[in-house]
Amino acid sequence: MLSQKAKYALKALLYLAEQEENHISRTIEIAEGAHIPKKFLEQILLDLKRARFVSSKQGKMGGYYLIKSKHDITLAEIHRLFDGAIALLPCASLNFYEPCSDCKTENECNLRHGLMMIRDETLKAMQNITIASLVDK
Amino acid sequence: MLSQKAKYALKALLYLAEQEENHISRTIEIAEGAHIPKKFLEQILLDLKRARFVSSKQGKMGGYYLIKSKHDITLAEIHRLFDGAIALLPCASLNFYEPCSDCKTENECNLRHGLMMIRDETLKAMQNITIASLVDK
DNA sequence: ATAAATTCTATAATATTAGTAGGGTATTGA
DNA sequence: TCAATACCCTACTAATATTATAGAATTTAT
Repeated sequence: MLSQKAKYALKALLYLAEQEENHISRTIEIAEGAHIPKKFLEQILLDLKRARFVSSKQGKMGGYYLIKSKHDITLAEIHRLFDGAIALLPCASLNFYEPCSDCKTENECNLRHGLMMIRDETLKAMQNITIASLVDK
Repeated sequence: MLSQKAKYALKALLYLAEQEENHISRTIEIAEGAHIPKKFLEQILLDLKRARFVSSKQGKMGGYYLIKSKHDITLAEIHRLFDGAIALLPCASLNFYEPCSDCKTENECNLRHGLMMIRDETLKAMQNITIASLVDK
């Protein structure tokens, strides 16, 4: 399941994607428009900024805006940024790989292969869903 | 990601599936064979019993054994039993559906459709992985 | 200068997870 | 019958993660 953070991040990105080109959105606008607690959203937007999905302008008249095309932001990326691995165990993960305790002794746990198949299918599906595809429902 | 409980449940089921027909396994055997804390495993086996994957015999010479074919126990079922919904949000779930707070006001949140597509693909993949398929790696 | 906005760090409240403890109940076999 | 063995059940605890909130520092437009 998605964390609140990941869900809020998606809602915030959807909000930004729906604005006119070159429009800058203040945090408070996004918070009210997408029903997100403002102070919590601040942290989320900073995370999105550090990961280069959005950029910001400080000070009066400042705010946030997309710097990555809404067609190129996938659900897989947002999931990984806020919730980590897509695979069901670390030993089956591409981006967050680590051997599980049992893998060490048995070299490979029995679960790994099956979980990698599931990861591949889930990842493919998640890469197919973009902010743009969500905006036009 | 899978909880420890779900992972241990899978390991325990794998252990049982590897035993000879009609063999009864004591909790302590499974715990040592699959590297699972014994008292924690007790709870997990009881959950598996209540969900009719295994049955048990009490008293001396007692233990646990599979009552569902290893070909018919899927990863999807174990995930749902221990970790709940497969979908990324409750509003996109088949077995654990509930409207999210935003769905109420907007009737449907923008995320729902995309998340249902992901759920469908993940579910298909998870139903394809059985205890039997994991035993023969 | 002042107001408005982002940025940053710390902290609090809550929920979940992972595991432990300890006794109760059923069955076997001497 | 009685003791040993093994499942059954509930409660509790410790650690961790999640979901925020608070408050001050910094930047920018006017």
